[in-house]
Amino acid sequence: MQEKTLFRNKDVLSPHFVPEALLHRDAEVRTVMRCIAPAFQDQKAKNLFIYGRPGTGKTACVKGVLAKMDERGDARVRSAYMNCRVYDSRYKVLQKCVGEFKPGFARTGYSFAVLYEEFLDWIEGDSPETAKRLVVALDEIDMIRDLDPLVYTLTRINDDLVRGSVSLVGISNSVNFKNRLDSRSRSSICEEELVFASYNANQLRDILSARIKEGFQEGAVTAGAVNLAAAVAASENGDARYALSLLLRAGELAQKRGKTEVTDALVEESRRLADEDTAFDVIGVLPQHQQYLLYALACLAQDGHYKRLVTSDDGERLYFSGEVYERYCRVVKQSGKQPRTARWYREYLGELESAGLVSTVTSGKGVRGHTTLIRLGYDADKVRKVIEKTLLA
DNA sequence: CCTCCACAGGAAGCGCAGGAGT
DNA sequence: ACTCCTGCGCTTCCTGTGGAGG
Repeated sequence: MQEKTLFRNKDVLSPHFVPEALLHRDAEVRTVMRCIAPAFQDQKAKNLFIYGRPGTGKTACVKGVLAKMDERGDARVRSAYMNCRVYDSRYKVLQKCVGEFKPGFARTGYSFAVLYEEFLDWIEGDSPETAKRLVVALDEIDMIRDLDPLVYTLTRINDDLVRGSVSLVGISNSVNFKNRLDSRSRSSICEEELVFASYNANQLRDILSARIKEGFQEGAVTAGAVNLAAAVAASENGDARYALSLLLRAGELAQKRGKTEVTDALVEESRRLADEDTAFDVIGVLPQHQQYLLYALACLAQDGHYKRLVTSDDGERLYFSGEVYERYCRVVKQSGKQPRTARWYREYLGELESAGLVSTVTSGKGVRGHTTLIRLGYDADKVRKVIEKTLLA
């Protein structure tokens, strides 16, 4: 069988890929370079703090600049990049730095003081010609548990050094993260600040087009698909990673179905699938009784054992709050537990709605009394299966 | 028009867990 | 180690609401 692929190079579409040229980030790249430039004049690079929403190119920008910096092959100017989800404490960060340049120290077990001394030694080198200008990039810096001590250590180290220097580039998703720092660490880490604004739809389209050129076969993605992915991502915080993941997913769908083109319909479908994925992740961590409630609703929707029913304008079935509660009680009792009261059931329902798993409307004309009509947000069968998996585990 | 229905959602209080104070 | 306090999840009780039905 002839394996016909829509993709030219899937890696280009991966969220971890760092492109050669970063579109619409020229100014940001220049700022980062300006902060690092002093290192090449044998001076301390500036500390820099970067923030912006996810998928705005912070990591790619810093990684790109660091790579260019390494390309120049100046043995005295060095960089270390790490993600603080992994290296989440002062000790781990220091150990990673030392281990990077002194492979013998890659193992754990050394005391902090020993590591610190090693670090100092390595940076100072034996002579002014071998002293290093190190730039440490800490991605997702807000994940570090003991940040104040870390910032203190890494800035203070410059006082202990006879020659060479250590500079910091901190990257964070949250703007108000720096308010959690004490004022001294804040002023040292925020020597320079840089904000990455979210991409708009046009910028996203440019970025997507560039990646598509490398990632997909020519003509494999329609213009409509690109526009839709860009528009959807722009309305959801301007996240380029999300836009890319939509296209990648749509491409995989097209491939699986033997289609020759990625169309906007497929992008729309993968948006729904992505939506569903996150929704089902949410279901898994819901409190038990909210899961029971959702399960009862899904059962009701599936077996149709309801007495009353209303259909919404767009043809969706709406179930009566009272009946859903009855069903919920039955479900809970069947698994040998005590159902919550109706009052609490209403609270649960409210939480499910704010989680986007169900939607509700208050009954208007045509219904006796005053009640809530509930609609299940996702496919009943899938919802049931997900809950069966988590509830019975 | 009044009454009933089928709830909505506020208020008060209860039992418990976990943290602070001593 | 002890008590005290507080927050949380929950129940009980109650008043409010908007349309249907007589």
